[in-house]
Amino acid sequence: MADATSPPEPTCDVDGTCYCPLTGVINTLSRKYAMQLVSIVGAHESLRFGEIEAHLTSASSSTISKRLAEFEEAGLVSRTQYNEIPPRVEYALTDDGHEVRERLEPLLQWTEEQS
Amino acid sequence: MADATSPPEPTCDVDGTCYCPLTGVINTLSRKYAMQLVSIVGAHESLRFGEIEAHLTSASSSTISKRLAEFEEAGLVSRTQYNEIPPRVEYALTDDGHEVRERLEPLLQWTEEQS
DNA sequence: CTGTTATACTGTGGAGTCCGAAGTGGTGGA
DNA sequence: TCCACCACTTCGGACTCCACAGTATAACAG
Repeated sequence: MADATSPPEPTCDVDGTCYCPLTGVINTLSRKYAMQLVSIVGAHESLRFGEIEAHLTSASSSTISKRLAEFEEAGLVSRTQYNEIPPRVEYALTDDGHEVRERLEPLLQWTEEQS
Repeated sequence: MADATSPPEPTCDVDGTCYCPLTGVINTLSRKYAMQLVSIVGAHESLRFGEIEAHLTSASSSTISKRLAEFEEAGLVSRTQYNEIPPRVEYALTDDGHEVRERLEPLLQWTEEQS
């Protein structure tokens, strides 16, 4: 504001922070059911695929599968496979996943109250 | 938990809260650039379309336009149009929008630190 | 020995959504 | 006259999401 003659620079800077290259995690969370999924997994110590499906019946299994794979790649969720028959796979939040979930909870709870 | 013999019901209930019908706001936020956009608008008293574009250069104008329309319908953002030439339109968060932004900030800040 | 069950996915095809680039309209300045 | 300005739309193509069906394996019932 010191020099009103120069136009504002067309940066993506907002009060010192830039949301433009908000890279990995936000893009991963900006998908359908992603935030709900983090919250659901975080509400338990570990969950099996079928349990997750039962908790989020509005999402298809292929979508859940994709989200979990994305979370694993983003380091939010750990996948543990037991070589048993029938197969057993358990999902749990990593430390980073818990960090995300903690910050997500207030938002989810507020939106719930509004609906 | 009173009866361990009955299998758990296949509801979408998680510790008393159900994330399945998390309808309006979360779906609105679960789109590309949506969370960033709320944060950007909330960082100012009011913003014009071109300014928003300058703050989020990675998103196209059509995407920004759609998000803003969705936010307006969801009651998160207010749109004020001035009948001037050249046209001027100002966007600002509503009270609900500010509620969302407050709960969004910790998440965005954390993801920024990780990148 | 056959058929059923259980689990955790993956494949498919169609509908829906998202994307960037280019265009629109009206006016004021060069 | 012609271009810049501003806030969007429109467009075609790419991507995403969905329901449904199918895969592999072995324990178990009859």
